[in-house]
Amino acid sequence: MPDPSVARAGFPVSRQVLADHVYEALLEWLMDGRLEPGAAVSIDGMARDLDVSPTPVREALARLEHTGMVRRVALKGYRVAPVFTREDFAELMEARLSIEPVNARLACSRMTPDGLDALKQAVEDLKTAPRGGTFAEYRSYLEADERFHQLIAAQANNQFLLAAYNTLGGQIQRFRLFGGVGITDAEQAIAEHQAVLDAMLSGDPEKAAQMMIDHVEKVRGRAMADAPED
Amino acid sequence: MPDPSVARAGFPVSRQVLADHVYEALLEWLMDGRLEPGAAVSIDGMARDLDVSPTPVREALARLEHTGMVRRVALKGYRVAPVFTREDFAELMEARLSIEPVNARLACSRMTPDGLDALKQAVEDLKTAPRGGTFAEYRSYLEADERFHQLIAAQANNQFLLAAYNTLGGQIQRFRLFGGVGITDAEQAIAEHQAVLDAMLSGDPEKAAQMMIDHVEKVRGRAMADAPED
DNA sequence: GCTTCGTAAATCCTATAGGAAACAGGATTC
DNA sequence: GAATCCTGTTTCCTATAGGATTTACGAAGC
Repeated sequence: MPDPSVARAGFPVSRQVLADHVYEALLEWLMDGRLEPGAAVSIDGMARDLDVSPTPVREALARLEHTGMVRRVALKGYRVAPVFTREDFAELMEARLSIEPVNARLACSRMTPDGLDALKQAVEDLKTAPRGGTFAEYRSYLEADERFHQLIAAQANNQFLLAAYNTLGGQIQRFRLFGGVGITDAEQAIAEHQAVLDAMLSGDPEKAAQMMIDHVEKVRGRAMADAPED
Repeated sequence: MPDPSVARAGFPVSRQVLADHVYEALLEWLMDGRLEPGAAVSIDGMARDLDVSPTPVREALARLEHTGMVRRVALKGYRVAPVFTREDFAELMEARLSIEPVNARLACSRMTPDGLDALKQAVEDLKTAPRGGTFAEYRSYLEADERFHQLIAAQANNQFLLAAYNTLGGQIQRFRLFGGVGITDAEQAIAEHQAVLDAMLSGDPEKAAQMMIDHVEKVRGRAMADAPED
């Protein structure tokens, strides 16, 4: 068994307990698609797989439940949240439209130089990321996309808006994996991200907000047009 | 030991496990002010107080952490979140301003007759609630206030916006208790709530949103003026 | 007097065990 | 043949126990 608590000399160790590791592992599996929507997440089974006792698994799942990624039924256990319906998707986009433009406006005013650099890097990564057909190939693309929006939320410098976005962000990422149709709109999406970034660089908060509205609405439009089901 | 699982004939029992009861008890204590900001929430101690084992308490606290009401430090335990600073309050109001007007606009379009009745009732309860100096006396006032906003969020018919509001709602309620200065603005607040309701009744979504903006901004203004510290 | 160290208590964290409920399958009964 | 009952297995849920860590407190040393 590996010992996660090995400390570098003089360094106050990682201060991470098993439940944290389990949480991160589950989150990664959910984002990866290794855990498919609707699948049961057995507490004992997960404990066996991760080679820990059920207690940390219970704690990790309790935290995850609040993110909407897994759902719990008393005395029956946890399941991965089902795939998005068209209605769910519409609601998600509606929620994004009410939060992300505000984040963009605030971030534009409060942006730090480091934050701006990170934002530039995210757009750069979007442009250079491979966009193959398999998940492994466009994984870094999705990661850069999510990072872009997450950075803006963080730079808005409002703990509540950040928390609200993070909840949405997980769902968005999950939708990109399961509800979507792969990457069919990279060129347009990149241009829209660039437009948001440009507005940020020009220091025009209202334009940044407008570009974000523009982006989210176009994402919605493309996804609705591609809708594979319903 | 009492048996909580006794079922009435033909009734599908409570389907509630101990962790749920612990969660609700803790939530109530946090909202009541029985648990003061900064106070340590010992897992073992809480288990003793509630006469359960630490396992359900851990699960309940893990869920509560995500609401921002308690904070966890690995290997050190949970504490009730500290009192709001002026900055925290400003951020909270900023977040409300970006979510609640949207909720009001959507709710106005999608409101059901039952929802409207419940909303009327909430305003009525606000008007008739006692507003004495002790907590027990204005508790029902705060409850009606929170219920009004919660109802609007629910009627907006968007699970993500509702989840986002609920997280804020808990913090708002907590602030009303600890950060505020009691009820000093009931007449004005009631008038503002009435204005939102009137806009809803007139079926004008934009006006409903505007009245909500008006309300939140005035709440912010009054609270800032009264600010007891900083 | 202040710092440092060591011991003890409390607490957190994890593992293990056992009772209770849900689920699946087959046998029995109508 | 269909529905019901029974039984075994799996899983969840809770309690308990023990190791690890933090904290408090007092003594020893500078």
